[in-house]
Amino acid sequence: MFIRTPQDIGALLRESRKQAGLGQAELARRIGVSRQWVVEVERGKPRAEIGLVLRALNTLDNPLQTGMAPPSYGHVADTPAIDIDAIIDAARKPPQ
Amino acid sequence: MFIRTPQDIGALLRESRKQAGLGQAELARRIGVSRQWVVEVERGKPRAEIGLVLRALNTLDNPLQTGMAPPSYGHVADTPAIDIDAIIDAARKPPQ
DNA sequence: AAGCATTGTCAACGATCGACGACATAGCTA
DNA sequence: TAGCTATGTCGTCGATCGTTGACAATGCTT
Repeated sequence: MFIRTPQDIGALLRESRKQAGLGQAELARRIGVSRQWVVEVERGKPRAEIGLVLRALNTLDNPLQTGMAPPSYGHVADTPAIDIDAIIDAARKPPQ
Repeated sequence: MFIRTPQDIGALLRESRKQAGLGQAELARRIGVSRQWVVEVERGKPRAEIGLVLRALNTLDNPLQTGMAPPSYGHVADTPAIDIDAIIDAARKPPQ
């Protein structure tokens, strides 16, 4: 799934948070930001700080990835994290 | 490759830009930001705007991805793009 | 109905953003 | 050497950040 817009970031954050069973307040506490911040970013705020966004996704164990080859110190072990459970869930109960 | 920190963003942006054969000024023009912005983000500025960062990566045809399964309309085909060539390259000539 | 948790919204406030224009350094070529 | 490009740095400015604290609107449970 590609992340191309702040709305994508917001949707991803919200999905990840719910999947983790967290409320906005609890997530904000873990990230170290205000609850207001979580509300705004989930709404797709385009001017949110990249550092806080990355910290949020790391906190939810859902870091971003790039398809680009690593610059120089490329470890093969650094493969994309495929959430097999999520894929199975999606396949088990199809949309609608 | 995982993107977990603003430094990762900076390195990714710089690599992508050079791979595209662009200078900072030309990239800035295409994104619609100042050259100063490119300099700072490539250095790992943690408070850069997420919207501009995403626009920069899209401009360089290197959008971010997530390993998460799509929220509801989950196509199995939407798996992370694994660059097999890059993996082979990395394996063929290990770091150092 | 009452109590509780969750979410969305608002108005301050100091801090920092990104743009602009200018200047300096380094590398390359004529 | 002179000229050009690419890159890094600086100060100034209006605009916006994220925080804090408070207040509604829901939904769930008792």
